[in-house]
Amino acid sequence: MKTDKKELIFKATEELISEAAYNDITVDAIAKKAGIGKGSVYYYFKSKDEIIYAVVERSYRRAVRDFFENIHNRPETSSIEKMKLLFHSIIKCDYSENEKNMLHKLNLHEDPDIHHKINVAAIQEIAPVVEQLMYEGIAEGTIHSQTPKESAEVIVAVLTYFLDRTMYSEDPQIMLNRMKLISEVMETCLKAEKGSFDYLYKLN
Amino acid sequence: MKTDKKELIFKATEELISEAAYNDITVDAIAKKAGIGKGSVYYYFKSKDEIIYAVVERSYRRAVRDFFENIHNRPETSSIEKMKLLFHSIIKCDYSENEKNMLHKLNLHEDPDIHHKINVAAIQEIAPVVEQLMYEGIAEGTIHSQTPKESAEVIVAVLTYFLDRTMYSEDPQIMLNRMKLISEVMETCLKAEKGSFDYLYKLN
DNA sequence: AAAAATACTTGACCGTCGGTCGAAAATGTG
DNA sequence: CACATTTTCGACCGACGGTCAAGTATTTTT
Repeated sequence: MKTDKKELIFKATEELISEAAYNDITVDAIAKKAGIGKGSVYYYFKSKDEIIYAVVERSYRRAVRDFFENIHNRPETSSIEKMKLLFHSIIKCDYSENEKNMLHKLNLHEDPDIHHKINVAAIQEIAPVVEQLMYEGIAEGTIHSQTPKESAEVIVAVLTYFLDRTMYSEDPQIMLNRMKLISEVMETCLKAEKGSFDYLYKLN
Repeated sequence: MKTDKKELIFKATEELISEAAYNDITVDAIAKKAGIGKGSVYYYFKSKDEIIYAVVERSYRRAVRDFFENIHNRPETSSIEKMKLLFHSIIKCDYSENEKNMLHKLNLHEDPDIHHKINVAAIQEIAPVVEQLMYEGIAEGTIHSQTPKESAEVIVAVLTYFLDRTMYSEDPQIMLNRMKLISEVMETCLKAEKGSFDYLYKLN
């Protein structure tokens, strides 16, 4: 039985992210939880940063894989609808797997470092998917943007940015208005029909 | 001559931010540069974070003060034009004072922590000013937003977010398209006339 | 099968850094 | 002057990310 050490490290880190405050996610703790020596951790990863980023990246890739396997190939579903489902699977994180959704856990952490990694990874992993959906929407005639790549980037950036709840008013009315604005912003970016993204604030 | 220690600490920190990589901005270095003991630093500030944040906040406040003293009271200037000047004074940072513009220096640092502080401070310090300009624009009839507070927040967030150049493509064409999009986003947020924010990408 | 080379594992150790603390110096007060 | 209060200080602490020499396991070579 050849245990994959890298996998052990991932698992241990994810568990720590689920359980612990960011300050308790130390390399020593990761090594201990993984049941290996600290030196081994550094044999497989160059730095702690690299580990955390790899975990974040992995989570997004899992969500993307999930999207293409279960949602993207649905017939009779518009690309705007698919976009909605993609965002939901990321934002709401209610697609329950055995292992609880890492993206959700990650977003709960207030550490700026983690949020930066989330932002970078979102642009890297999610924006291309949104871009592809935009091409499909353009073919369908529901989206009319001339610059799909840039639009996808801006949309993903805006959405992930506002997921970082650490810095904004929690007042329900303001949050509602904010989401309304953001849905308008998305319509603007996509040149989609008015109301296309109302689901962002209409569904709880 | 009663030297204000807090001011010494500010000055020292700003100098370090101008000169050094983020990793070299240590509390020891700040104390040394300020010519006081490390203990004294902690007599005036609770933590290093608090120092850095105070410096960021100070920079924004200075920009805001500057704006109200030199720009806001200009007659014959529309509030959209004033908004432009406000953004320029922050983004382009070319209003030369004796002391070089701290906001510019701050933005050059790639550290996520610093950028997070910049984002928080921008929402805190700049958004209210934009909100006020929006009320004025509404009175003028150039802005028609129903939710000035939320719009101001979103606008400031989007702009500061995209100032963090660490994560986006630097391709000139893409940057141009992105800025075009953002100007459209701003028009959407403000319900302002099409083209109101073209200056964001037309002026170099 | 033995020897040599390579891949992997380990935890004690290191340097750095943010933050503390108790004692001393300075300042204020009556 | 005596006493209390504020300010100053740097040695010290604990924690953390990262290194390394010294091993052990595994594969390759002969």
